Amino acid sequence: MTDRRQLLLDAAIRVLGTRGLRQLTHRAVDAEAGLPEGSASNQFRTRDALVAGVFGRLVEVETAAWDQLAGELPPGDPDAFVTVLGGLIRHLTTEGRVVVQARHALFVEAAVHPELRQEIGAGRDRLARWGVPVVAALGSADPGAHFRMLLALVDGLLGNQLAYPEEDFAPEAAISALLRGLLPADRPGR
Amino acid sequence: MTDRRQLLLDAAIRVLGTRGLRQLTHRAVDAEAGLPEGSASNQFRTRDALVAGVFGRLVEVETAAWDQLAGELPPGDPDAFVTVLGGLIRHLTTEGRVVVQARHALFVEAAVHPELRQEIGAGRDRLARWGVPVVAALGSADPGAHFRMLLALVDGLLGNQLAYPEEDFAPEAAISALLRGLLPADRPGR
DNA sequence: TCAGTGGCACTACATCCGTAGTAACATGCC
DNA sequence: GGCATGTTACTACGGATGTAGTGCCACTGA
Repeated sequence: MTDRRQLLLDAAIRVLGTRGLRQLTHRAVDAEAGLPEGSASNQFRTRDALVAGVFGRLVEVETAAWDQLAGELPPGDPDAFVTVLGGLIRHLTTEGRVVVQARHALFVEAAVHPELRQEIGAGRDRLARWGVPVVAALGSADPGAHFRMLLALVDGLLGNQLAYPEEDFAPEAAISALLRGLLPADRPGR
Repeated sequence: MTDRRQLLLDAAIRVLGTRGLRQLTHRAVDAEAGLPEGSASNQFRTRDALVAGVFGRLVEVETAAWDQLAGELPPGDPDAFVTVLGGLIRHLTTEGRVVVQARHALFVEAAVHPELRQEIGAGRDRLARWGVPVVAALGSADPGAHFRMLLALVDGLLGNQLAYPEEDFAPEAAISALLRGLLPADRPGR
């Protein structure tokens, strides 16, 4: 049942993340999954259905990553927050880059195809339910807005590093600086 | 001569920014430019040539925008910097969104096709030549790194707002916060 | 045992795309 | 005027792509 769908969707994420949006075709997914031609076309009758499926699967995969992250995070400790989030970003720009690139490709597509935005909104809400309390515990006066700012910074760091990798990539510095600007200064950073 | 090329490239940017990477075809560009079929295919013999041309034109267009920005910017004034940059971001997420979406689409493609990265590096260097002195004038201790952080934040804000527009979009708050965290605190902002 | 059901492999087809080739055309030079 | 050169318009074609259709097979429940 969903076993095959998941196999195909994970293959589709790999295609999307390594070869780009234009190469995401039914046949390419079949090949990547090692399944006979027609399998993807059969499970996802149209290309839009395939894209929607990929998006849903992507949300699942990334949600799992955040949940794991939450476990490692002592609440209310900005330094630990910076370290752990920085580590996540480092991971997402190296071993985990395929998933991030797939997501960014879909984001770009969402800017053009508004029907995808609903799902992005849902995924973002789920992420906010996890992240806003974390930011609040750090002492933020407006955790909702501050969480969105952090999210934007993280996405920007990911996007720039993936499009144009730099050797001395130091995401922690940027996160730490933004946090320092957001939080009350009763706890001097560094 | 380059008159026709520029016409075609500007049409290609519109196609890329409004219909996405997958729809960027020779024929679509012909139609968007109002030129007979075959024009784009003739000027840009391969699709890669078309993409490269679009990228070059994009750098031209955005460079012009920064230069104009530079004129409005009194040096060494963080508040003015936040206001002007915030205004630019607001513009780039509304009237100017087509160009930004086109650029982000190419960034995603660059993550997959490394040959584009060279050109991204060149465009980024040009931007840095403009921006690093500006950041230095604000009092930054490490203008090169700080400029890159600001760039990442701006790109993240743009990307998020374009993929999932929010009513109460306030880019100034994020920029101001990051700046506050980066600059020495001898001039308490807000 | 056997009809029914649903997923799966495989195929067919119309369409679209990238690319290259050719002919008409303008423009500048002798 | 006549020729050369480079640009533009148009067409052709091989190949890939999206989509739907068809038959096979395993499994279910009586």
